[in-house]
Amino acid sequence: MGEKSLQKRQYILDTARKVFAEKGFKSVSMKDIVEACGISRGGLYLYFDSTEQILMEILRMEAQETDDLFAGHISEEDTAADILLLFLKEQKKELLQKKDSLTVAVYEYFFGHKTTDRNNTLRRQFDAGVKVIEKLIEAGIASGEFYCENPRGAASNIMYVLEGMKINAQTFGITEKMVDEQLLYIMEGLVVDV
Amino acid sequence: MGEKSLQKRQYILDTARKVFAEKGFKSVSMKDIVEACGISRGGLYLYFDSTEQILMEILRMEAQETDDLFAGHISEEDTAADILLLFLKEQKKELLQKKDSLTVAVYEYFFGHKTTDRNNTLRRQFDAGVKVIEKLIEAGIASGEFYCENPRGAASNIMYVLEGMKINAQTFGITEKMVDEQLLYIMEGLVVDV
Amino acid sequence: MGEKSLQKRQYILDTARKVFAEKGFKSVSMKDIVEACGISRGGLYLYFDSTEQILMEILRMEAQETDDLFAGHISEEDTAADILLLFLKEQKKELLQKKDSLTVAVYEYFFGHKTTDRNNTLRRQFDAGVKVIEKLIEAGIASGEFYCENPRGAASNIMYVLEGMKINAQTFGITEKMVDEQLLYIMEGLVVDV
Amino acid sequence: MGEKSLQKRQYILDTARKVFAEKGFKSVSMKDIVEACGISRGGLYLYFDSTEQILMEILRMEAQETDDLFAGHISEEDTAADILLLFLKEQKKELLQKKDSLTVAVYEYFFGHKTTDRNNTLRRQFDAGVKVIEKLIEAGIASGEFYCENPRGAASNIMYVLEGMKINAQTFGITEKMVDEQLLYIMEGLVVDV
DNA sequence: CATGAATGAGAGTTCATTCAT
DNA sequence: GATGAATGAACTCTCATTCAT
Repeated sequence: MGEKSLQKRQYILDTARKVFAEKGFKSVSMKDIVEACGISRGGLYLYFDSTEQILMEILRMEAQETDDLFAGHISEEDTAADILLLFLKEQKKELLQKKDSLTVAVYEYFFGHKTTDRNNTLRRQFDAGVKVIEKLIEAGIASGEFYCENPRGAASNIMYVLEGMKINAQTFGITEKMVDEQLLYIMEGLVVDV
Repeated sequence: MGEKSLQKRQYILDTARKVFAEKGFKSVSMKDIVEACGISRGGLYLYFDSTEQILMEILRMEAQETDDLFAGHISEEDTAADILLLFLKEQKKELLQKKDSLTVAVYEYFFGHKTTDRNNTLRRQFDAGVKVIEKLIEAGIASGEFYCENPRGAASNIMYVLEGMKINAQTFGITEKMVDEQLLYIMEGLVVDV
Repeated sequence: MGEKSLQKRQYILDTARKVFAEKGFKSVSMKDIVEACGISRGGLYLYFDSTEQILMEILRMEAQETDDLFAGHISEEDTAADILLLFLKEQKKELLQKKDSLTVAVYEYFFGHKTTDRNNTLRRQFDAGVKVIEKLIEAGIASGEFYCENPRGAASNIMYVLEGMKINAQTFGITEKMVDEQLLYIMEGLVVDV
Repeated sequence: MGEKSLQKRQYILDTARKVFAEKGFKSVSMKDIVEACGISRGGLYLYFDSTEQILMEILRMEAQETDDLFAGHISEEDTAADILLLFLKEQKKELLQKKDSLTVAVYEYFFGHKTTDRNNTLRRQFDAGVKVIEKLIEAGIASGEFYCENPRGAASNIMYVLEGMKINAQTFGITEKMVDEQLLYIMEGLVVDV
C-alpha cells in the first residue's frame, strides 16, 4: 500500500469512527461506512474485511494516542491530588461528551465478544486505570495529602464509579452536576482536610 | 383476549426472555423468537409487533416482580447494616450469574433508545436504588451502626459501583473475589468499627 | 409442506431443469432460477438452498423415472437383439436431442464433484448400463442370435462408446449418420449373420 | 512485442495452464491467473483480454506440440499393431494422469462454445485420431496382422471409447485395470490370432 | 386465532475491467 | 510497458412483514 493508500485508509478510519460514534457497533454495516466515505462498495473491501476489523483498528489507534498523551503529561511536578483531579476531569469531559464517543460501540462490541483474556482492550484499560490511580493515592499518602487505608480498594472504587457513570451517561443521560457531586464525594473520602 | 391467549402471550414472553438472555437485544430477530417458541411466523405478530415491544413487556413484568419482592422482605427487624449487606449480596448474585441475565439485552436496547425521561426503566431502577440505600445509611447512622457525612453521595457511589461491575462482568468478566473486595471496601467506609 | 407447496416445488424443479438444460450447471445462479420461475428471491430459498441441491433432486427424480420406464418395458418377449436395438435407439434419441438434455449440466457438476464413491449418480448409471447390456448379450448368445467371446468387454465397449458420443454431441456436435454408423458397427460385431 | 514481452506472455500461458489444469475453465477468473502469476491486474490485460483467450492460446500451442511429437515418432519401422498399441498406451497415460490434465477445462469450455465448425479443436483432434487409427488398421490388414471388415467403424469405435473413458476418468474415476481390459478387448477384436 | 408461503428490501462479498500514474 | 487502486455490477442469503386459507 502506497502513500496515497495510507491516506485513504486513514480517511476511512476517521469517517468510520464518526459512524460508530453515532450508531454504535451492531447497527453499522459495511454499506453505512461505504456511504459515509463516499467510496464504492468494493473499494472498502480493499482496506478492511469487516466492521469488526475497522473498529478494532480504530481502538488500537486510540489506545496508542491515549498512551502518548499520558506519557506527555505525567512528568509534571504537580501534587498527587492535582494529578488525580486532572485525571478525573479528563474522564468527566469524556463522560459528558455526547458526540464523538465510541463508548456505545465499544460496549456493544464487547458484549458480543466477551474475553477474560488480558488482551481485551476494555480490561487492559480498566486495569491500567486502577494501577495509575493506586499509584497516585500512594503518592498522596506519602506526601500527606491523602489518607487512605486501602489504596487498591479506593482505586478500584473510582474506576468502577467511572465505568458506572459512563454507562449511565449512554443509557439515560447524566448531568454535569451529578458527576461533580460524585467526584467530590470521592475526593472528600481521600483528602486529609477539606 | 381469552384465558388461552393470555397463557400463550405469557409463554411467548417467557421464551423470548431466554432468547434475550442468551443473545442480547440487537441480535435477536422475530424469527429467533418464533423458532424458540415453536409457533408460526404470523402467530407471533398476533401478540407482538417487534422485538422491542417484547423486551419492553418483559422488563415491565420484571420491574413489577422486583417491587413485589422488595415489599415482602423489607419489613424485617434486621439492622440497617444487615439489610444493606443483604441488598449487596443480592446484587452480587445477579452480577455473577451468566445465564438468565437480561443485562446485555437491556443495555443494548437503551444504548439505542436513550431517554432522560424519568420513565426510563434503567433510570427508575437506578434512582430507586440510590434512594433505598440512602435511607438505609441514614437509618444506620441513627442506630449508630454507620458513620457517614454524605449519605446521598455514598448511596450514589454504591450504585455507580454496582453499575460499573455489572458492565465489566458482561464485557471482560469479573471474579467473585473482585466483587467481594470492592463490597468490603464499601462497607468498611460506612461501618463505625470493623 | 402442504399439497400446494409440493406442486410449487415440482414446478420449480421442472423450470430449473430447463434452465440447467440450457445453461449447464456452473453458469446457473439461484437468480437465474428465480427469474425463470417468476418467483421472489426469498421464495426459492424456502424450497432449496443451492443450485447443487436442485440439480441433485432433478437427477434423483430422473433416475427414478428411468427405472420405472425400464421396469415397464423389459418384460417383453422380444429377442435379445431386439431389446438391445431398442436400448441403443433410446440412447441415440437422447444423444441427438439438443434441447432438454441435462448432459452438460451433469458433467459440469461432476467435474467439480468427482467421487469414486458408488453413490455417484454417473457411476451408478454407467455400471447399471454395462450390466444390462451384458445380460442382453448373454441372452443373445444363449438364443444363438449373438456371438461374443467377452460379453463383459463388449458391454463396456458399448457404454464407453455411448459416453463418448454423448460428449462429442455436446462439444462439437454429431450427426445422426455418425451415430448410426457406429451403432451398426457394434451390432455387426455381435450378430451372428447379417 | 519485444523479446521480454514474449517471455512474459509465455510465462503467463505456462502458469495459466496449471491453473486451468487444477480448476477447469469456468471456475478460473482473471484474478486467479493474476494471482498465480504474481503480476498486476492491469498487467495481465496487456497480454490477454479473457480467460477464454488464454485457454485458446494454450490449446493452440499444445496442438502444435502434439503434431510435432507425432511427426517425430511415426516414421518408425514398427508394425501397425505395435504403433497402435503405442498410441493406445499414450492415450492411457494421458487418461490416468490426474494433475496437469486440461481435459476438464477443455470440455467445460467447449460445452459452452459448441461449434460444428471444423476448426473446433476437439473435433479436429477427434477426426485426426480416427484417420490415424484407420490408416494403421488398414496397414495392419495389408500386413496380415489385423482382420477387420470395417476399418473406419473400428477406428471410430476406438476414438469414442477413448473419449468415453476420458470423461469417466474425470467424473467418477477409472482404474488402470478398467482401461486395460477395454483396450485388450479392442485389440482382440482386431488381431488375427491371440 | 393460527398457519406458513410469499415477497422484496438490504447486507455481505467477489471480480472483470478501467485508468491515472 | 506495468501497476494496483477504484468502480460497479452481479450474486448469495436472510428476515421483517403480509395475507390467503
